[in-house]
Parts: sequence; structure tokens; C-alpha cells
Amino acid sequence: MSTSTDEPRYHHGDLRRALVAGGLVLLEEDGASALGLREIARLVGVSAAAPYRHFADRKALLEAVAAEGFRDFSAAMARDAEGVAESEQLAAMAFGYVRFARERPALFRLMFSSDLHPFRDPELQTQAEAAYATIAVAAAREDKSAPGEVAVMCWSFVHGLAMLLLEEQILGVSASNADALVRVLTERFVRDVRAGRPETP
Amino acid sequence: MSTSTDEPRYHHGDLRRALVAGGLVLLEEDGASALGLREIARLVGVSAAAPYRHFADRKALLEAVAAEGFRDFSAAMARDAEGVAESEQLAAMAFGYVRFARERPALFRLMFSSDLHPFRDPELQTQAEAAYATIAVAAAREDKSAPGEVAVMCWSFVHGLAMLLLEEQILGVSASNADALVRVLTERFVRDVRAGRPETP
DNA sequence: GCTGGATGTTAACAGCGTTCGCATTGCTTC
DNA sequence: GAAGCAATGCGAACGCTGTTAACATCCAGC
Repeated sequence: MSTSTDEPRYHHGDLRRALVAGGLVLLEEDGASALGLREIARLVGVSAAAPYRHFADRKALLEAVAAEGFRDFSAAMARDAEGVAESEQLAAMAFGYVRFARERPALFRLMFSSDLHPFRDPELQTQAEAAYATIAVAAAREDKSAPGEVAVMCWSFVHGLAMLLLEEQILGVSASNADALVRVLTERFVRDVRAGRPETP
Repeated sequence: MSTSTDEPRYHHGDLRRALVAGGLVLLEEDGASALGLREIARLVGVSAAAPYRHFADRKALLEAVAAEGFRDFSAAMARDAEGVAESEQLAAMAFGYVRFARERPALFRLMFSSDLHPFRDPELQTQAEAAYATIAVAAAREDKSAPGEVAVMCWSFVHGLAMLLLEEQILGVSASNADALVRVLTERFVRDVRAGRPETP
């Protein structure tokens, strides 16, 4: 029975997963712009060199954290869109997109951080594309004459809105009225996209 | 005449300006995600401690570089929009916005980097707001019933498009066809905004 | 039961931002 | 002009970081 308790063992068991989880925790706690390798190792209770048994370097670890973020991202958007009428799907996903960014700003910034690009981890690439596909299919329904075009346009709008909201200084928007602004803008955007499409059968 | 040549003098003369200029140069050369204080000092030919006579810390120096970037940014957009018909102003500015981001990606990323927010330098804040105003007035003309709303929507779209284009991996767009994509999308966006506005006198 | 590979540790290195004390310069005031 | 003073440079040091190398410990298969 002595082995079942949490006495510090030399080998961790599943350090890889623990490091990714630790990175996510640190991103939630303080919106630290740069989470360090040593910082994560400290939190997990392991030496600074241990992560190198599981990741090539700091960037590889951050990529794994970002991949987990994209998984949550896709799930959150899908959850926000499930059960709503098909005509409201795009608006719901857009709202979910911005909500995710505002609820987990540090993680969101990491996911789209410039020093993670280009992605080296194919798993990360896959998850990022899956997240894009989630919103792209909803966007493509709005205008079947140019689905890809509309998808990129929607993604650009919603991504830009999320990014600008994370920098409160720029938009001059406080957290209290941000929700209303997002709702108004996404509705307006969807309305405009529909008004601008060539034919409406 | 001996004093006029470029013999190394103990005092630099105008180190503050030289440091900002050096930062801009480094951002152009290698799209270095993180330009360091020592790196800039090295380029200018000065010790690592010298910048602290002119800037409180590294962030203050980067803020000054970003402020210069916003100045160029506003100027570039205004230049791209001058001489074009009023009905094309918004599209021209949107195109100029994305073009600036793609021509000076590292600088653009710094300007909207998360570790520069919140802005401490009021000059930077002023320049950022001026850049926003440049595009906001063009956007507001498109729908006078809700100028602020449309301005934020336009800014979000164009900012998101610029950001996503900087991460080639995500959009799957190469540099060659990016120009065409940007043109198509901005034109479509402007068309949609006009189609969606309530009344057209 | 031994051994080898996987996975941890400690110690070290270079580079970073930052601070401190000191050196040099140029301006101000007699 | 000379003296003194504030401004502005330098070098060395500190603690931090990412990374590597050499060594320690554990688990798994012969």
C-alpha cells in the first residue's frame, strides 16, 4: 500500500501529459505572455532538464499545449452551436469563437502566436485545421456560390474581433459592454453576408 | 575637421533615435519574433546598459519602436487611399492595411503584440488611435446610421485577415496568390457592408 | 536476477534583462 | 578660459532563462 500514496517517486509516470496540463494551468492563472519551460517544470515538480526527455525544445512543448488548446477550441465552438437552428449556426459559432478568446486569452494568444509558426508538430497542424473546418462549414452554408471565400471572410472577421478585444486599450471597450458589442457585430456581420450574396433561392 | 568624421565618440549624440531606428532595422532584416535590448544596442554599437539612459526598460524601447510603426502605418494607409474615388476609399485602405502587414510583418506583429499591452507610453497610444481613426472615418462613410459599429466591423475583418495571412500555415495561402485573395475578399466585404445597411438614399 | 533502455537528476554554459559604480563628455556659471 | 555638474557612456555583476552533458535510478525482458 505504500506505493499507492503520493510519495515522490523518481519516475513520474506520465510526465508528458503532466507538462502539457501544467502549461495550460499556468496560462489560465496568470495571463503570462511567455510561459517558460523551467516554470512549467517547477509547477509539475520536476527538474528543468526533465522535459527534454519528452520534447525537443521549449517550442515543441508549447506546440503540444497549443494543440490541446485547439482541441478545446473546436469543442467549445461545436458546443455553442449544437441545438441552435441552422440559420443561426454561423452567428453562434462566431460568438463562441470570441467567447473562447476572452475566457482563455493567454491560451488563445499562444495558439496564434507568431513564434509557434510555422507549426512543426503535425498534430498541432491537424487540430488547427479542424478548428478552422468547424467554422468554415457553417460559413460555407451562407453562400454556396463561393464557400471558400465566405469562410475566409468570416474567419477573418471573427478572428480580428477576438484579437482586438483582447487588447482593451485599442477598442476602448470594457469587459461589461463587450458582450453586447460582440452580439451586435456578429449579427450585423451575418446579415451583411446574406445581403451581399448573389442569389437567394 | 577631425570631429566631423565618424570616429567613435564616447557620447553618441542622439542615441534614443538611433535605438528606435535600429529596432526597426532588425525587425525588417530577420522577422525576429523577439528583438532583444542587447541586440539593438549591439547594432547601434553601444553597450548593453546604455539604452537605460533613455528608456526605463526593454518594453519602453519596444513601445517607442511600435509608435514609430503606427506612424508609418497611418501614413501608408493614407497614401494608398489618396486620389482614389470616395466610393473606393474603404477598399483602398483595407488593402493598404493588409499590404503593410505583409510588407513589414515583424513590425506589424510587434505593434499588436500582447506583451506591449496595456500601452504605457501615451505617445504610442495616441499613434495607435490615429491609425484607427484613419480607417474608421472611411468605414463610417459606408453606413452613417451606425458609424462606430461599421468601423469596428471593418477593422476587425481587415485586422483578422492580416493576422491570418501572416501565419501561412493556417490559411494555406502562398505569397503568390495572396494578393488576389486579399483583393477579392476586401471587395466582397465592402459590397456586403453596403448591401446590409438599412437605407440607401 | 541481471542488464539495458527509458526517464529522471545535478551541474554547467551561454545569453538575456537589469542594476551598480565609475568614466567621460559637454554645458553653465564664475 | 577654468570649475563644477548633470547627462550620458562603459564594464562587471546578478539572477534568470533555454539547453546540453554526465551521471543516477527505475522498470521490463532475457
